[in-house]
Amino acid sequence: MPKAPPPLDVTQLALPISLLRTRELVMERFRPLLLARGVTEQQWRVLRVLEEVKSADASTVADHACLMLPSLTRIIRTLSDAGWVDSHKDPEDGRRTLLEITSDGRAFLADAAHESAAIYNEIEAAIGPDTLETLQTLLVTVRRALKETD
Amino acid sequence: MPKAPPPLDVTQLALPISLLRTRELVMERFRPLLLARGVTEQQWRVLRVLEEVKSADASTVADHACLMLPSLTRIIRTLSDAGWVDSHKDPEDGRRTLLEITSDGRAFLADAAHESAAIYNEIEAAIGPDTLETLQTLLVTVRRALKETD
DNA sequence: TCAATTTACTTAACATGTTAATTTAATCCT
DNA sequence: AGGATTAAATTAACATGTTAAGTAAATTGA
Repeated sequence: MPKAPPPLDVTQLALPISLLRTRELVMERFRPLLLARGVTEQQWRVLRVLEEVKSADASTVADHACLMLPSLTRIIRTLSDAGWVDSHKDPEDGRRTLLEITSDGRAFLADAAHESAAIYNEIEAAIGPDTLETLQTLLVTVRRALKETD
Repeated sequence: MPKAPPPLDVTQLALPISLLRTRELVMERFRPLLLARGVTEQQWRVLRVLEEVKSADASTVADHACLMLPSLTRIIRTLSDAGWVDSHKDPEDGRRTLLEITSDGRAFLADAAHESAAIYNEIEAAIGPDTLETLQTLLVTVRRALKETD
């Protein structure tokens, strides 16, 4: 008996959509936190990156936060207006913009830290720690493979 | 002794960013095709979904194309202006909008089909067919786990 | 039966994604 | 040194992402 045609087999788009859908399900759990605190996912990422790197130029931050430079430019304006980020020209290289998080920015993150960690733990518990780690490893492997054959 | 507050390390953002970065690397290979043909990734997804479902209401298309309804509304307007999609009210249920691809829309996809398949094959070759299948399976597993514990 | 609720979209408003063009500064090159 | 090139950001323009509010049609339920 011939196999029934798959209901919606968008074969060539399967991987991009599959990655997108999975990410959406993960983010769904974080969104209430972000919404309640009035920040977008991207603004949150920028703050988190800046908290770790102390000071970095825009390109580096964009790379680490997985954002495009034009998006980052706008986000920095917003975060800067909120007093959470300070940006200034690099005295060594006038083309670069150096970014750093302010103490207010740190305070904002600290206030959300517990709740954020709790959500992540729930996600890990739902997926299973082993499965989660397997997925992470696999994603790194896939990225390396895609970069090597560019 | 009370547990110390969890450090705000990037691990909490690791999964969303990892999925995002991987998806970006995959899409990077498709983007030249989309750019050359003057469609966005989302417009392409809508056309591909409509090609397979024949006719469907907006909610179903949004779900399958992984788009939000407000986005779909705008995309349909664009595709409709281009003559690639036809939209009309469902006579059975006046709330629903039925969508279908036109013959021009099909011709557009047919013209790109060969090139699109070639790109996907390159991606599969770069990742390795086995690894790709493992990833796909894992992503489905993770999604199911996240949905079950909602 | 009809007011209240739900459903399916659409609009609106603002933020980001994406590509191209522009600006300014650093670096190359002869 | 100084014109050409490259590099880093920004700006611009248009499309989508995201949440909230609005609209019209269908369904509920007393």
